[in-house]
Amino acid sequence: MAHLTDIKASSAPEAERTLPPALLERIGFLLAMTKGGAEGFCTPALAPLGLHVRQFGLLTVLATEGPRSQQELADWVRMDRTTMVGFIDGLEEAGYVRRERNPSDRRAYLLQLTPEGRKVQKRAEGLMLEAEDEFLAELSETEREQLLGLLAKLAIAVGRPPSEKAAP
Amino acid sequence: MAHLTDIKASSAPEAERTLPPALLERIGFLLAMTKGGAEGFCTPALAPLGLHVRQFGLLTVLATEGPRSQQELADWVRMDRTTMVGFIDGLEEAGYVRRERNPSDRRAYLLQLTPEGRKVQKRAEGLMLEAEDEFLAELSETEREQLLGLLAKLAIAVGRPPSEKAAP
DNA sequence: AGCAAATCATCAGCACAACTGACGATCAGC
DNA sequence: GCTGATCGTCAGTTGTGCTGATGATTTGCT
Repeated sequence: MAHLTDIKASSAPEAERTLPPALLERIGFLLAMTKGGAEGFCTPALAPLGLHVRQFGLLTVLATEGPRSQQELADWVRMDRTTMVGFIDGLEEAGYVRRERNPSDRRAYLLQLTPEGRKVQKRAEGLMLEAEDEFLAELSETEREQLLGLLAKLAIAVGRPPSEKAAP
Repeated sequence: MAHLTDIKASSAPEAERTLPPALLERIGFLLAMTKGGAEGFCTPALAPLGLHVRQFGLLTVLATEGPRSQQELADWVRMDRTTMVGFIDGLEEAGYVRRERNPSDRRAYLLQLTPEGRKVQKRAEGLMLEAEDEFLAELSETEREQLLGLLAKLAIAVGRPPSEKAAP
């Protein structure tokens, strides 16, 4: 449906598709653009499951790290504990997670992944891999590994208090 | 004020600072984390100027690309045109930008950078470079160039219609 | 044992940005 | 000239992050 003529029809054919060169060296701008782009692939990919990207993250942490409290989960994914409530509500209503009290600290929950939760996490992971592959289409396998590695380095570094930079 | 004893006082000293290993390979998660981290450096850096990160982007585009309409500006930085209004309002009230009508299309503006606007953009750029340097502290010069290059590749690719993937 | 301070989950409320839909003003094609 | 499209604007909705307060519970101190 979208032929080249359609593109030419707009007033600023390719300028709209390009990013301002001056901002292409601003890491913050690039991260904002690419993060938005990744969401554009991942969010629709999980839509068939009725799952939010963040909920996938939470399911994944529970699947790999075992039962945790909401507070711990919030710390893992750098989310606010008050925001966490709503997301866990959704997962609980969908039957993917159960709120069970921690016997040794009855203030906190031990969020339990249900069998359906574990199943949907696996399926969601497959969909995510497909979406990521599409998103990263422009990069070679080597480039993808490089990018992942560099981002992981940065992601781990941020959030660490500056005091650790001058660790004794 | 924050000695090591303060850190040890919390229940989970280093676990809270780490990211879930299972998500360290999810590009979307990494981008979300690093984008948030970058904002944590850049937003406070521009605070003394009373400037938003996005406003810095807009000033930069105007400085490098010349007068544009709000719509064109919105296309450049992938921002909604209705959201643009408020940001330009702020820049205009601060005296950094003037809304002048485009003589050849009196529906649209030609946003003019004032001398103060040009000055504050330069200062903001300096502050941004410092903030980025701090944010990227963990990476070598080579790694920074790699990261910028890979992100730029991705950022340019997203938003481009899929039809261009099979460009003749 | 008992009291004070801290912590967990929750809720109400505020702030902010994205987005939709509508509107008047203006332009372009026919 | 008409019709349809575009630009900037506004009103309203949504989603997310954060603050502050609350009740239940735990921990530390004495």
